[in-house]
Amino acid sequence: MNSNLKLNNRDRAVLMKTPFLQGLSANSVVRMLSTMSVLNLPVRHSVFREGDRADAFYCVLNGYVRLYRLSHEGREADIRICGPGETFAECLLYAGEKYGYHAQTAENTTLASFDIQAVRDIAVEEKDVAQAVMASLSRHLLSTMECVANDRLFTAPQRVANYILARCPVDGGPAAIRLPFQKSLLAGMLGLAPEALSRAFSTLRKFGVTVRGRAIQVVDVSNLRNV
Amino acid sequence: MNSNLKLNNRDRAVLMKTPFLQGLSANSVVRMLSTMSVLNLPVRHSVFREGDRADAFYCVLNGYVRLYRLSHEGREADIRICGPGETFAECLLYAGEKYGYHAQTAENTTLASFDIQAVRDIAVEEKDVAQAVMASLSRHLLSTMECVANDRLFTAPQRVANYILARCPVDGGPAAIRLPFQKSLLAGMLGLAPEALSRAFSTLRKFGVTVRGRAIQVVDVSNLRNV
DNA sequence: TGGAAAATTTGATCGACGTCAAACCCCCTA
DNA sequence: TAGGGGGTTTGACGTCGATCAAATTTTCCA
Repeated sequence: MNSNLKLNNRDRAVLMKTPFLQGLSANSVVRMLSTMSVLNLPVRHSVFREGDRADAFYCVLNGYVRLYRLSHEGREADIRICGPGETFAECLLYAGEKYGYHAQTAENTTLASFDIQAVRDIAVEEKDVAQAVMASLSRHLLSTMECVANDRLFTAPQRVANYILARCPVDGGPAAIRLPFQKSLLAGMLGLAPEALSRAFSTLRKFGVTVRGRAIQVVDVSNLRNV
Repeated sequence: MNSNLKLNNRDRAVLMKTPFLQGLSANSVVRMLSTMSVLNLPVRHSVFREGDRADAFYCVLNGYVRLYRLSHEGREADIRICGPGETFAECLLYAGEKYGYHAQTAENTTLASFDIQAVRDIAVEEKDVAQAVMASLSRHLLSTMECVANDRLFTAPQRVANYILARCPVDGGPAAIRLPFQKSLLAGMLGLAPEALSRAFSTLRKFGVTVRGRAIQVVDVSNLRNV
């Protein structure tokens, strides 16, 4: 939970490339950075809890953060997995005063934390910041709607195939990709139990997908579209 | 598909109370209205199709619009149901240039249509418009995230109970509410087949819920929390 | 390099929900 | 009043994916 104002080079690079800061005027960047602080959190550590007063939003510089909800009986459902360069909880800038879900690190993680009220104030004065907020909210809304549609339309093997397809650089022919995190995290991201993800991978063997650890090999990418 | 610039009183009242226009300066309202046109669409009529160039977003003045995606085999999955006062496709203001889903009326429907590029331009100059856009995007993002969580955490009867609970004015004691649309629309909204919704209602009989047509009666609202 | 802890896979079972078909209901019109 | 059509309900059935438990692999340290 080490809070700290100094950034290493890699983290700084990630931060400046995030849609929130990229393309801002030098002045806006300075103002944004002045409201920011850096957190280093160990794995499986809470960032905030559902119902906490929302006074900050975050940008992942390194590692992964899981956003999830709990049922009454304590079951967890992931809503979103946030990786390097992604922001979360910015929707609290303009709606609601409490976090609507839990946020927990899935690895050792470095976060940039922005004061919500301060950024609200900056956005009023700096148009490019307001633009960045709108663009970020728009993108997140689209991807969350896509998530609803995927859950409702596709089976587990199809969702896994979609995940792979979205990450294959070329369209036809063979491809190899590497998962950036544990399979159990991917399972949560796709709305599956880890066992179901495992079985989905084994179903995909018929379609030319081989998995060893985090490495995924695809014989023919265009085949995956028939799953 | 009658397009028309004149609003009746009811439609005008709905329009002015929508979060997008409420609270704007008189000047901003005038500018927004000047980019607007009104559409009257019959039931089951397409508003736009997935992949169309996105050059407008919409506010429902009357009726309901279904946002949905199609699978390869033609199955439909609803993503959101929009009722009077709600806006849709505003996320296209700042991300993507094509609609990512289909929009179709579920009843005879009146829509206000706003030119995306024109509103983008207005938002740059009028801060209160930018604020309204951000607030609207924030709210939609939160409710869509909630939708993902509901789908993943709760069974059909629980989702229906949540829907009823959210619409009961008082907390304990009896309540009566009325569905604003067909049950098949509610089913889609909750990510269910109509048959599953019907069975969920019959499960809820044990918990003091009786349904006749669109009328729903609840013996004791606090009971519903135990479903 | 060994050994413990964690992650993943596999098997068995079960409940939830989609699908199809038929029955029913309600409202509308000829 | 009969007929018809859309929406809803009910029944039968199958599939998908959650859960629990156990086996197996991988990872991480000391």
